Amino acid sequence: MSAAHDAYPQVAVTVDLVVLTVRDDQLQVLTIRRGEEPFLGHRALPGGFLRPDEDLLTAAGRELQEETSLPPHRVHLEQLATYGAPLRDPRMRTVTVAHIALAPDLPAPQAGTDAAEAGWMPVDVVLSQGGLAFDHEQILRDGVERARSKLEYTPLAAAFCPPNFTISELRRIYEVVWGTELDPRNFHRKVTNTQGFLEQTSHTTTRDGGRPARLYRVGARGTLYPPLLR
Amino acid sequence: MSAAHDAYPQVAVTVDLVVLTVRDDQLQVLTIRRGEEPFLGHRALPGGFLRPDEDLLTAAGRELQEETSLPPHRVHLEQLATYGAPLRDPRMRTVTVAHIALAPDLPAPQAGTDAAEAGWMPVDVVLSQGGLAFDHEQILRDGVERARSKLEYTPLAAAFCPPNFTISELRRIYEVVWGTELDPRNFHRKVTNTQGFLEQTSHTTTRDGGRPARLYRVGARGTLYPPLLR
DNA sequence: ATAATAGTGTCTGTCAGACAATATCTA
DNA sequence: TAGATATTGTCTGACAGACACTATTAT
Repeated sequence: MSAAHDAYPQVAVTVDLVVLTVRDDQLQVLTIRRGEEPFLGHRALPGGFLRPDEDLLTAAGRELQEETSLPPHRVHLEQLATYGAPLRDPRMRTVTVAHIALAPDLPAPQAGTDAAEAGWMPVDVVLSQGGLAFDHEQILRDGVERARSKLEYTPLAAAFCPPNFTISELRRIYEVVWGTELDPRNFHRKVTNTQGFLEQTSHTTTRDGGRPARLYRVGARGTLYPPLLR
Repeated sequence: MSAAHDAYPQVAVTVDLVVLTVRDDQLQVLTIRRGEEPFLGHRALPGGFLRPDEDLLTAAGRELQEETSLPPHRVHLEQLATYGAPLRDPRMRTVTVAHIALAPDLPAPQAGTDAAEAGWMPVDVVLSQGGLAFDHEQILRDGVERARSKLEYTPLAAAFCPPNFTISELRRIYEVVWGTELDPRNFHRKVTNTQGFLEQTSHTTTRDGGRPARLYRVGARGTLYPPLLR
């Protein structure tokens, strides 16, 4: 980094969020409806300005709290990428640091405190009908692709699940996010043979019907080697 | 993104560069020596302020040109991550969008036009001796890790090579970047069997001694599936 | 001839994909 | 009982790791 020159104009820095969950066997994203210009009435990703004393991830976590009622420790949050095309915001020069958040499907309603009409929408629908404000469609595409690839080599699919889950439920996460079908038997063998990926609990459940399924929780391992294949 | 409020202070946005090459069988990084406070006299990654009409990648490419004499089309440049801890620059609030650049080992000397004492240094040396300005040590670590993982599933190792290269030369790139030894025979089989990874040329070379080696250039395929394993 | 590097072939264990059979619950 | 889902098991083909051999140059 070179020296600071007052000659160079400053820029407004924001954080935007691609909040993803799996609901009703669909990958869904949290959107808000904009209450002001530009893009008044359009849907957009939640976000806001970086505050003076905040780190980027801190700001993203704060926005996540303001926009949703998700318990922070249950949500995986990470930086995605930064977008700074000169005309991405017609009002002023902005650079936005986008993040992705992976959340379980919570029965609790989302508190639309700040943003009007916050709500889940299927990613397919949002992308096919278009109309997202700013460059948020590109950000959403990049975020979904990040989530898809992260599922390959991390245990992050569990971020979409309740604390204890069955292998079928975990498999359905993969199927929904990847848009593929997975062989239940091969999937079961794969995830249970990968040391540290899952930890058995002593409980079972019949919430999916049929024979009771053992409940698992996520293990200590942070990366999957070799990765799962789509 | 919410509305613009003048209440929120603005931030200086910079781009920083992790420029990597392979020289003398070592992974090396381009550093400059700072000519002013803070961190006067310390080594740092090259970088500079985002200009009003520039996109982020454009700014990174311009800085790369100013700091080096590398021909742009021979260098792979991509965004790495963004760093914005409130106190990362003691003078003012800055957010830096870091990029990585992978360059071939060029015989041409680097024109240290803007920055004093620009030069290649082995990554190992830089990281072990410390003393890099700002949070550039963390950025360097992240950049190296990105390069290592990208070599697994992209043909990006060729960005470290001349336009035409032998399989041995390509293998040595992998060995240097990953810090591992690879079986020459298995490596040869792997890369030649992966369709679209390499394209044969009609030429051979004896620059490495011994039997003439066929020269290859990069193929059209952008991703390697399945990936190479370290 | 010798040294050096390029390229091909073979064997073996592991694992993913495909598919069958058995287990344990609810209705 | 039937119906649903869970879990274990088997077979097979592809491939990675290990290692031996042949090919083509320079000196």
